[in-house]
Amino acid sequence: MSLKKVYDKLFKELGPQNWWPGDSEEEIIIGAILTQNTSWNNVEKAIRNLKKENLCDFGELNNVEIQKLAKLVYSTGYYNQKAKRLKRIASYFMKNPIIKFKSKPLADMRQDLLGINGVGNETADSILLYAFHKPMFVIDNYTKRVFYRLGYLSKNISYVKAQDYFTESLPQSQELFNEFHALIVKFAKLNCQRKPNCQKCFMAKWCKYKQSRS
DNA sequence: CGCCAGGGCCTCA
DNA sequence: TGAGGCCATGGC
Repeated sequence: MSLKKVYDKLFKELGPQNWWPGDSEEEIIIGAILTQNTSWNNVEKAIRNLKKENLCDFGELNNVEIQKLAKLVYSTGYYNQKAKRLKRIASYFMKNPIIKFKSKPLADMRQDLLGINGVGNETADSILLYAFHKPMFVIDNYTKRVFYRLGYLSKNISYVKAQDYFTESLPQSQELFNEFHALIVKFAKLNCQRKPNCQKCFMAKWCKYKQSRS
């Protein structure tokens, strides 16, 4: 089954996911930092705190005290690190306004984001795809797990190699990349957890992992 | 109680 | 370039 067929199946079973939950580019970027290795539920609380203080704004974030910021994002874990990371990314976009940033070639945008301490592959690509609507496929541990089990990716494939595979196998559509990644997350939470629920899984029929276990 | 969540950095081979 | 330690709360 082609990757596009997998997408069609997931979409048919799970429906549209309406990602990314966020009202502005800045809020989406903030969420991308805060959700690093953290459940979205914990992030929502922090974003509400930031909004109350009018801090979903890079100008304000750039000036706020680091201790105050760390307290507001406490619920997301790693709060000291994440406070610093938010300050760094706010500082970056104060020096490089988003409106100008978005006019650069995609590869340059990606490189520049990766140059910010605290922004790795997944965070950079989430920002490009979900905040700036660029056709950049996001890989995460869910993607690696699901597509390793289905039989598309090797066990410990690198981020970039996994991304190349998706990029080369799919039409270059921002809308498709957006929905596909969101569906993968939903599917991984629903059926394809660390301890998978293969009995009730609608993908079991096409899954090598299921076949190897049964 | 343990496990894991919409990772990334640093260090050391 | 890859493995291991570290950061840390909250839901189950």
